[in-house]
Amino acid sequence: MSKTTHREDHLKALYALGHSGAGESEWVSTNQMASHLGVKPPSVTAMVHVLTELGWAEHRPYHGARLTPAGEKLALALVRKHRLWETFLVERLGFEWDEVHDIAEQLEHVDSVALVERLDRYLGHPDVDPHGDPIPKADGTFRNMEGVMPLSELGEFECAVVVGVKANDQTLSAMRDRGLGLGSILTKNDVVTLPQAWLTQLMVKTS
Amino acid sequence: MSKTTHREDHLKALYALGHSGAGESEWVSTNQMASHLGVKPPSVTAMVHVLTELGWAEHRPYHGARLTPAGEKLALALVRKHRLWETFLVERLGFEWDEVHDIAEQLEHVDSVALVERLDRYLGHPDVDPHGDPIPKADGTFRNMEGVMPLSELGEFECAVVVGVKANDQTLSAMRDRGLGLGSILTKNDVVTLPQAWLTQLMVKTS
DNA sequence: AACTTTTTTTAGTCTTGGCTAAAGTTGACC
DNA sequence: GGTCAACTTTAGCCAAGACTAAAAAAAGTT
Repeated sequence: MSKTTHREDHLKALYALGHSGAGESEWVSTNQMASHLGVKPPSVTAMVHVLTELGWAEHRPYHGARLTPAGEKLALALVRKHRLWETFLVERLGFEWDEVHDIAEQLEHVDSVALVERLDRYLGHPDVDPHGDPIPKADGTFRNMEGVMPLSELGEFECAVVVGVKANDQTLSAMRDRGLGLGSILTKNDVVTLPQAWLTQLMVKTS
Repeated sequence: MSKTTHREDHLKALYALGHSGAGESEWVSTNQMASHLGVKPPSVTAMVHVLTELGWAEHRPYHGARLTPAGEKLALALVRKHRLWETFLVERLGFEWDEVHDIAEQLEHVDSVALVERLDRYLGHPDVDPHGDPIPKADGTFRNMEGVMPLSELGEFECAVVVGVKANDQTLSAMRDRGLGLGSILTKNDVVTLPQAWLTQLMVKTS
């Protein structure tokens, strides 16, 4: 990995772990980052120092690290690239949802602003990736996610279209076997026939 | 760059410099590789030792290095990836011919056999990239290149279609200004109206 | 054939990021 | 409030790949 790629991986970890709840960028512990990245804690400490030098993170010794606004902006650009590539892999190359993460992980480190913007245009400026996660815009803001909810929250007489799925490989293929996929249309009636566990995993959007 | 990426870059240099003529894999000097890769000779010597350890190259001290059959196979896979990505960038994302090299250079190091094969299928199994260079097949052989030649060798009463261009940025845009591009149809008549220098840069195929 | 020039390799150093082991903090539990 | 466990940081080392400077080999010249 290049110097840049390493830094980007730590930025992304900081973003991912610091936004798991609903709120703003939270303090993330060294241990969390280490296990998330598959390295030992001292390596994380060293890299956090580098990110601090660059003005992308702040570090309170023995408490944790968190992104600065500048770091957050960079992390969002990475998330954007990752999700655009996942969308490309699934929608254009025909990969399944569960096969694309590792490849997108590599593609997201390709450095070219023009490439990202052309890819975005080529894909029709998608709002969400194939897992239903929102794709940040070039300026770091998210697009309109109104009306998107887990299937479990669907009202009595509403119908909705599946816009994302958050599940592991096994569940995904079970869903495919039932004919469920992006674009499937569901009503409250369909809901009672599906496994309960799926109700929170299927992200749907009412029109 | 990852360990793998470094090795791949040296393999590619060995391939590119060892096949500039017509014949088989030739001995390449340390100096040649160093200037091609933008690195000092001692760094090349060290990496050549590594490639030798891996069975991908052989090294005759003070004479040079060349690829083994195993190394050649790997180099061809890289050339394949590079040229497929260039084709994607130009044909699907709308980049110009001269903008894609650096991006493809990064994309070619993405490691996924499935990705390459799906990309190949998505692009319709192209025979040549946007520069007219042939794209190796998955097994390392080249597809049929019969009838492909520089425009300068076109016969008196033949007509041909442009399948590739080998020129710098300036020339490329000058060609575009004249309406010349991939797929343009030319006859011997057209030839006399074009700048002499272009005759060897435009690769055409007779049907 | 000896000498000089050019090229290549070897030797030794620097940087980056990883690791283990040891030392330092924090915080929880009596 | 003291002790202990868990977590974090520091210290010191290793690997990979780049570099410079110096030694070694090849090739060209007289």
